[in-house]
Amino acid sequence: MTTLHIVDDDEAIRDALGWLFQSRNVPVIGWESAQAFLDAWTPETTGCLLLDIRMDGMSGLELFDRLLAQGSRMPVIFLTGHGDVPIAVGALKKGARDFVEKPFNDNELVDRVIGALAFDHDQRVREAGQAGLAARIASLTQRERQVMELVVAGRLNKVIAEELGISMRTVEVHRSHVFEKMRVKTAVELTRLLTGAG
Amino acid sequence: MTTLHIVDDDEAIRDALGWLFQSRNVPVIGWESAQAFLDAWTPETTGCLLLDIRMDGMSGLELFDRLLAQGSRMPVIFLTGHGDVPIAVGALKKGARDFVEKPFNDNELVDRVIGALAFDHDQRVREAGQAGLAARIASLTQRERQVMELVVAGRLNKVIAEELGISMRTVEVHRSHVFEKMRVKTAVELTRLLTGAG
DNA sequence: GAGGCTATTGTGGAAATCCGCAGAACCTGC
DNA sequence: GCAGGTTCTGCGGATTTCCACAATAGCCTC
Repeated sequence: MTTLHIVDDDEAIRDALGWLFQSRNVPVIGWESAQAFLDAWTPETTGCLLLDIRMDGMSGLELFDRLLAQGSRMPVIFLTGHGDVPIAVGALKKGARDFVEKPFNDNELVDRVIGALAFDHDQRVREAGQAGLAARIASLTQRERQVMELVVAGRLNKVIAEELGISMRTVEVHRSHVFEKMRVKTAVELTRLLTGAG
Repeated sequence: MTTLHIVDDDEAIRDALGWLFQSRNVPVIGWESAQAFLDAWTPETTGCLLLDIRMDGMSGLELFDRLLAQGSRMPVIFLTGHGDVPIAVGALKKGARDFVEKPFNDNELVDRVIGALAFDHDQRVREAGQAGLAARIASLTQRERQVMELVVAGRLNKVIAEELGISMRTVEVHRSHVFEKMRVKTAVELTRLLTGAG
């Protein structure tokens, strides 16, 4: 199960939210500052983020920006006491998942968090597949990659041989190595794999 | 050039926005009510929508909902005088492109509208391609569609013949008809076409 | 220098695809 | 009824792909 990270400099709020979510069987970690979370964050950190906008030191928005800059795609739900439409709009357009004003409805917030956690999980499953794919592509040699691109572009071996200025036989060898390393049996399967089709 | 549709029941605002956009060479049509726009709307209506939230009769949000229900994907920018975060968040999560509070910065609004118009145009170009594709698929016979699906799934003719309980030769005939009607030469090209790859 | 990886090419055969020619059964519309 | 579209099949040959066996050569590492 993935974890909800609550970042709020108000200990009372962290505790209250902690109780709320633990009572719903959602694992929670509280962070007393944006910097504390950012220091602990790694690309492997999973779950979702419940983030107060106004905090001493680094604001929630700034933390969001820094996470994005570091390539994070963890879903972020902002929590704010004083509604400000331009801030909300800006945050959502940057990719925040939600923006909730206090006081909030407990059940609604829990639902949104659970939705965000599920999204993060699905996203990670997808990315794991992509990572496996990337590893397989990385195991190809230069020449094999060239041949693969042309195969996936729909070229016949004969044409590929001409374009690369090598013999058809060599293309065949590379092609079969590509199929083997990419673990597919046909050019169509390879195409589906690389274009991310179902 | 596509058109900006301004829906606002305040004639003074329609006029002011009309002047603003016409001075920047953005074609504008003003609508005095949500209902008036909705009555005139067809799936072929192009451009983007600048939509006041609070209006007599149908509200901007309700118009947005109705357009979505009718399959519109025209970009919508909401304009509102009295900021309300939950409304803004809800609109953006439903797919609104932007949510701007009055008073707004003229240049910024113009930029956002131009961006929305460009987006609509690109979207329509993509959809036009998809429509041509749909027409080609529609010209296939039942059997040809079945064979096509299996070809794109990476099956060999031999396997397809078994699965459909027909001879390999028949599969070959259907397959070549599919290639002809879909205007491709190889199974890989067909796969790319159907999976929407570059 | 031996061993491994990469890239290259050839021979030859099995399997699969591509394609024209020919024919038949079924159904629909004029 | 006949023309036309759809579905089905076979034969034979050209083209392409797949694959095992075999070999040469450059580069890098131990």
